[in-house]
Amino acid sequence: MSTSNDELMASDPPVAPILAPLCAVFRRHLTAQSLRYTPERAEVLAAVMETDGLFEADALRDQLRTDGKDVSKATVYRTLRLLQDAGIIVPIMLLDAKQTHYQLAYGRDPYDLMVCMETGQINTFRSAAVAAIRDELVAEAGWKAVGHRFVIYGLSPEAGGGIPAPR
Amino acid sequence: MSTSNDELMASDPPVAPILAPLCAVFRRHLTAQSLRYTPERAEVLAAVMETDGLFEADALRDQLRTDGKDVSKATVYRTLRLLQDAGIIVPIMLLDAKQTHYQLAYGRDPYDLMVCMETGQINTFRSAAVAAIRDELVAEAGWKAVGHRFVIYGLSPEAGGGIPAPR
DNA sequence: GTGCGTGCAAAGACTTTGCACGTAC
DNA sequence: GTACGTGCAAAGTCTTTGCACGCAC
Repeated sequence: MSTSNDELMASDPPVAPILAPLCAVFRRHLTAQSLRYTPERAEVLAAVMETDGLFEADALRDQLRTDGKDVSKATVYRTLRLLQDAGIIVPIMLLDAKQTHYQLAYGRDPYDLMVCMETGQINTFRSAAVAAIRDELVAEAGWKAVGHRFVIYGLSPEAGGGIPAPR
Repeated sequence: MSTSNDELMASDPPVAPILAPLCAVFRRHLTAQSLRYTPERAEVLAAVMETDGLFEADALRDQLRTDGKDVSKATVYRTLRLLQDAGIIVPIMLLDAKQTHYQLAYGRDPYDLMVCMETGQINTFRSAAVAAIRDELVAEAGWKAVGHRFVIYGLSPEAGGGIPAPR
């Protein structure tokens, strides 16, 4: 359902290279609180890593099942909570979505999104300009920034967007 | 629960001045589809206009009750849907919120938000820079922008944000 | 042996829908 | 008189929680 657009991410390392340490990050987080790195938790994390960085809880569970790993709904949700606590993923609510979407974050800002309102296609990208504006706005208000969510709703070329038809 | 920050909106007309035409907009939208402008719908719209531009369905219903107007849950939700269709409000999902929040939109971009992760305080603002970046990013990708949601998560001065404590 | 983890089922929270009755055109 | 609107209650979704059993340290 969601797709990444390599074009837009060209200047940014793709998700894969940063995944290797995630296991370790997660394990450290768990250990620090006397929690255990169980097979189920490892499988959920692995499934998260197989996504393109944006996913939903039930889709993740389906993927686990497809891979022959059957983890209960409750454990999936509980593990996603732990991954949030560890800063590995962040929840994101998309317009009109009933389900919570999650993004890989791993200690840095999550990707910004461009969602096609017709096809549901999702582009992920990251823009230094967005972060710069965020910091500026927050400073103006006397706040401190922790993070942000930037979702652009629009029409992809396939859905009638594309090169703006002159009118 | 939510508050507007006048400071941040100083250069932008407050919400009030644009409300007068909303009734008309809504009525036109309803008429165009052979729907009726009923007392309940008028009351829901009035309650929406009394908000600071960001609200939840059940809070709206509570406000209606306080005002002596008792509109059923179902009608509130159904009317909010109509208001969305009319382009008067847009739904917005905030991080970790279970309820859908709505914003007054009225044919233009909704306010961007700054949410305090400690106190839940919400500042609304609008930034030309955000819109400019959005349009630029969309153009780059060959898409067409319809709208966006920009939510900054941070800490308000009261919550330990404020002038960044030197460390 | 204590305590954390899992699965299942039930509970919760928000939103939508079915239905009968009422009201506007 | 037909069609739209409302309220109530029930149904639906997604997510969380209670509980008993099992496994890790």
